[in-house]
Amino acid sequence: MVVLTVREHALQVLVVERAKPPFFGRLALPGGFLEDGENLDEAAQRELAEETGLAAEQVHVRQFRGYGGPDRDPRGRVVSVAYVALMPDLPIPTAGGDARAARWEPVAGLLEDPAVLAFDHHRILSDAVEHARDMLSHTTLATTFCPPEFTVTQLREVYETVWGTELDPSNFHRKVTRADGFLVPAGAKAASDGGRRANLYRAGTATQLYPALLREHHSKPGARQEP
Amino acid sequence: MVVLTVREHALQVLVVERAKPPFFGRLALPGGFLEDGENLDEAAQRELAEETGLAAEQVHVRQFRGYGGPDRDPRGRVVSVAYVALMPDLPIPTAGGDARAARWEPVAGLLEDPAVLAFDHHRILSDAVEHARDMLSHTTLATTFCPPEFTVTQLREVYETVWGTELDPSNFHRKVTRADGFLVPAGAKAASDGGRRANLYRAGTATQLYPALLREHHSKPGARQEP
DNA sequence: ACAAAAGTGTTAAGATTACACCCATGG
DNA sequence: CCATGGGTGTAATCTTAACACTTTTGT
Repeated sequence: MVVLTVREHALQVLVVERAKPPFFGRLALPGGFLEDGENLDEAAQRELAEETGLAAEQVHVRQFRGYGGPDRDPRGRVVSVAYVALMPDLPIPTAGGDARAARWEPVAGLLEDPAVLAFDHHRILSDAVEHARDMLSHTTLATTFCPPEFTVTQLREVYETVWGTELDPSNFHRKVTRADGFLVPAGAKAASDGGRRANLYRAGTATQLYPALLREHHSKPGARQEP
Repeated sequence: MVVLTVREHALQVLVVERAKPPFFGRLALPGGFLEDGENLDEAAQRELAEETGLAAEQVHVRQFRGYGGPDRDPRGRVVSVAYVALMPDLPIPTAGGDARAARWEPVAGLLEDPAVLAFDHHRILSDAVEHARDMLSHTTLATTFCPPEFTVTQLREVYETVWGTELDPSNFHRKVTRADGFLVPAGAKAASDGGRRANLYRAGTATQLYPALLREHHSKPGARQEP
């Protein structure tokens, strides 16, 4: 499970400290084995609940890739099916449950050094983040990083944090408020953050986003032939 | 493996007739088990070679999803990692090799009746086709359905066949010939098909397509709130 | 000459970008 | 009053869609 959230202006991922070999004491992505009678999605939901105490409500869980290299686990051949989960910055009841010492860690730091995470989890995290970035372009899932009611600026900060870019506040505002089914006005206004109070919105019913939000400001198309 | 091609104006998929139970005599997608020392991509390449006699050249192979429901194989718990392969309409040397009687079957017919394919292969095929459709929008992979040199019209027919839509020939022509790195002029001209002879192109070096090709003519955005 | 396919031109509508500008709030 | 953030207006540029129109070929 690559459980992502936006916390303290950074994309963060849930990691556990390994309590036994191999990779004793190293950081790893949470996960586990399939149990009898479960399909893959159910197993992912169960693992998520065990690690975070959260049910599938308010969390978007999605399979994104399988990993099956022969040497990825020194104990033997293991095939893993990886899932990304996007969720708001909720308190994680690590104290209760099986208390596996799950904690948030900024993604940027983990991606810098491929040797921090155990197994091939650096690669898995990297793939998951890339997957999540694409999802924000084409779907309305950015709202799953937000609390139930949020402002347009909060939503923009999610995009800016996950993409690592800056977006024009006025154009972003128009785009998301006009996209059909993306945002529903909640009626109330947020507390002031030093200026005019912003309108609050809830996530709408749309899942696909059209037109898509562009990730880079006029990124160059494909590969060039003559630079 | 969901091996797709465009043949006789239809999207077709490589199927095998099962030679032993379960599902004896029924149609199924080709596939097999991981061997020692292989990672998932290598296993997919090997299976593709065994079924079609073709190497990874001229074929695009890509993992798209894992399947692990507890009852998907009556013999016991099997987790499958599914791959799509896109290839041109090449003759398949089924006679040689392990002669598993692989053959092309139109996708449309197979998707109509969920009970034709063995196991959960109807679902897998359906997911693969959806994945392939999305890939054509955002990447230049449509060229992998074409022979080494092809005309713009041939390429357009690939899109029309896979998407099941009709596209405006003139607008399509402009779009793909201007997309940077998509098509490279091959110099020659194709034989006439009843009219003016078309220029031949080869696939360019770009892999991503920007701007993306739109699948539906002005498809309605997301979900509507008030119909 | 004519039909059919290939490819170019044109125009209106929609999207994107950049940025000026007004609105509302707290200090 | 005024700095700060929220939100709307506007014009240049790009993209799309629809379709008229020219070019090239086989019959």
